[in-house]
Amino acid sequence: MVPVRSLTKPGTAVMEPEKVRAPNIRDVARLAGVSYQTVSRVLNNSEALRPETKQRVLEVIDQIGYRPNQAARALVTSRSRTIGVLTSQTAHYGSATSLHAIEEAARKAGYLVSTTSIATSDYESIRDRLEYLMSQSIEALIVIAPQVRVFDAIRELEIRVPLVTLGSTLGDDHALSVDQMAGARLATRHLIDLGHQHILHLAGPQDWIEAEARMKGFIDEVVDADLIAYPPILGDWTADFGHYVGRELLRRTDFTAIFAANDQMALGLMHAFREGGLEVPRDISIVGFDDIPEAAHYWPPLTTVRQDFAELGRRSLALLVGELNGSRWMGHDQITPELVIRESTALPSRNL
Amino acid sequence: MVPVRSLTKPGTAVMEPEKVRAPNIRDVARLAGVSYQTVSRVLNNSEALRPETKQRVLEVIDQIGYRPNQAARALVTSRSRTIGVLTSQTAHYGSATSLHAIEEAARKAGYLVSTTSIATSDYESIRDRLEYLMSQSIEALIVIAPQVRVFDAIRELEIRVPLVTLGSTLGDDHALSVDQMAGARLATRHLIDLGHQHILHLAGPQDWIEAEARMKGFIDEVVDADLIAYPPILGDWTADFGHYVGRELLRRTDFTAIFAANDQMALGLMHAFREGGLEVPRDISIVGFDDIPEAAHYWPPLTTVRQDFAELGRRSLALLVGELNGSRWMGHDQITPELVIRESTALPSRNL
DNA sequence: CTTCAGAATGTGTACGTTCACATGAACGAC
DNA sequence: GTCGTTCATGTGAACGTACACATTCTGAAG
Repeated sequence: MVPVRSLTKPGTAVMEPEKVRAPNIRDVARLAGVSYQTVSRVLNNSEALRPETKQRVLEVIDQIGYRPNQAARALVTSRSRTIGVLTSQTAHYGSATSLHAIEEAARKAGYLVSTTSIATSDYESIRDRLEYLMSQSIEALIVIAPQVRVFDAIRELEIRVPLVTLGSTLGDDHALSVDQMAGARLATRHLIDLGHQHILHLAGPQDWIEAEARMKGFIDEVVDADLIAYPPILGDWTADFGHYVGRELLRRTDFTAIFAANDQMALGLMHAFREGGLEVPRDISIVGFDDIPEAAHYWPPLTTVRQDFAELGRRSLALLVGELNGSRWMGHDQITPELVIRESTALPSRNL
Repeated sequence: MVPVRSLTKPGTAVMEPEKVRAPNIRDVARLAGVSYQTVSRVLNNSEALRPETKQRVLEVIDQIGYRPNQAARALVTSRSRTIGVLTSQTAHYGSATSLHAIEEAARKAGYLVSTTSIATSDYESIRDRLEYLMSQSIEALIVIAPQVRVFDAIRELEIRVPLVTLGSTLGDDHALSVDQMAGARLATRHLIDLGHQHILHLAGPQDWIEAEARMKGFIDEVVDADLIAYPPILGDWTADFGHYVGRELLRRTDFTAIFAANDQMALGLMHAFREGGLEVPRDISIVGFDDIPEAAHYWPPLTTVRQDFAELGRRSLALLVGELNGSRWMGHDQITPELVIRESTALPSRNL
């Protein structure tokens, strides 16, 4: 690595920190005895290059540790090789898993992932974040923010890059998702098939599209079976909240099963019921959603709906890269979730 | 939003897709009747601007939806307002939480976060990823990859930007971490204080710095108490593995307590023991590590060591931003973990 | 009215790369 | 030997911004 000193007049500043400039394409050209354009050709491995020239350039590049400046590249090509991701809750298992899969797939496709999140879900902050991403000349956008309002912002800003929204059954276009409704119906159907007639639903936060879809799936299935549709309880995804709700529910005796909108809340419920002297699934059956890796080890092992978050991430990136390479969008795509039956569900022990 | 059409000769191509160029600083200048430099001043809110001029420029900016091109900015300033994050396992609760906190703090400080991960931990791929990040003119680097080999790469590449490594007690310099050793000692001490004399340790993967530190803390504490130091069992962080180990351990009767290197493995252990007819904590006491949000709802609620991943992320970013603004690095910084006693630990029921 | 300082604004250039086009070399056909 | 043709390489822009410096404007002091 031969650092090139900056071109400040020598001897002026004494204590100035040693300013080194990273080598650029012209440095490489000079050392290799070719023009900068030839170096550029090597970098973009164009054809029509004598092998020995290419070889010489590559050697110099390696020797001085030259790396093309992405900013300059992005400026002239308006291609940044960067994919923007807008997320709201990276810490959630699902989002985090998808995000990781996206990043991995992006790396393999030669893209970098820039992530930004929205703290509050007010329109202004969403808009601001989207604009910020756009000003980075991102080539494509993935939205993992499940709030409805995001879509308004996207529409209004006339995003001009390929776009995928994850986990939204809502957006008719450019959406890729696990079929939440189908999953919810699967879970509910399972309880009904076991003979449960009084089923509660502990839903996710109202402004989450997934939560809404799961709730709808639940209600549809219950109504189709001519059962009583109790009003869903609105939760916040956390085990703590599930626990809280569980304690409240100990006072009620009008149900024999609960479908929780995610595994963590199901865990909290089971905790509360156990504390209250009830046994799952003998007294109450519980179904979760997501099948996080720990669900199989809960007590009792949780019956739940598996959705493949990683696959979701990979597919979304594949779609975008496809679109960037000219292929046409294939329309709304859905991944079918799968019911995983474990030990938290059983026949109802009593008839109401 | 007034899109500016590109400067291609009109009437040449018929079916060409409508190419629009994003408005630039000169477009704003023209419409506002000022020079581009004045617009630049507005953008960087320099002083010495007549309020009405500034107002006029801002209005135009808002009207045509102008956003400064970050690539151009990065090119000329060699400041990208981007912070690079190298990670290995985003999907883990700890990394994901820290990452999210970093992103949030970065956003507040006006930075964007670009994440890249290493799939394999071989030297070449680490080096490649680091170089890639550097070529993006990132201003600072955060490493959440806990593999030892990463540090060699960092040293060799002579990273010139402020750097923080997360979760490594190893790197004497530029490291910010929860004091894993102290946490492990806390957990072990708790078991010893309860009267346990035969304690096993289910460790994390060998090449994880945190795993190593926890193991060391465990051994130190056991040795200090003059107890038998059983060789640790090497795990992979997953509940599945904990479950597997738990089943194996059912054959052994030479221990009364286990310190698991994370909560998930502890969960798997408890699952296996319950299946084997043992009761936690009556027959075996178990301590975990991390205090993930679900740990309080496991059965039994898990005694564990809490580490504040979000705080870690926030602090690391604060340190970097501080350094970018000229303040000197404060040296190796550690966050003290905290023992959370729940119901998975009790007095030993028998003497060995 | 002149002068001058300071505030406000404008002009030239550089950042590092790629694109479009220009040039030069090599080589065969006539 | 001349001419075209193809291959290999070189030259002049341009991308959109910020920095250094130049210029103009403003208003008060002399």
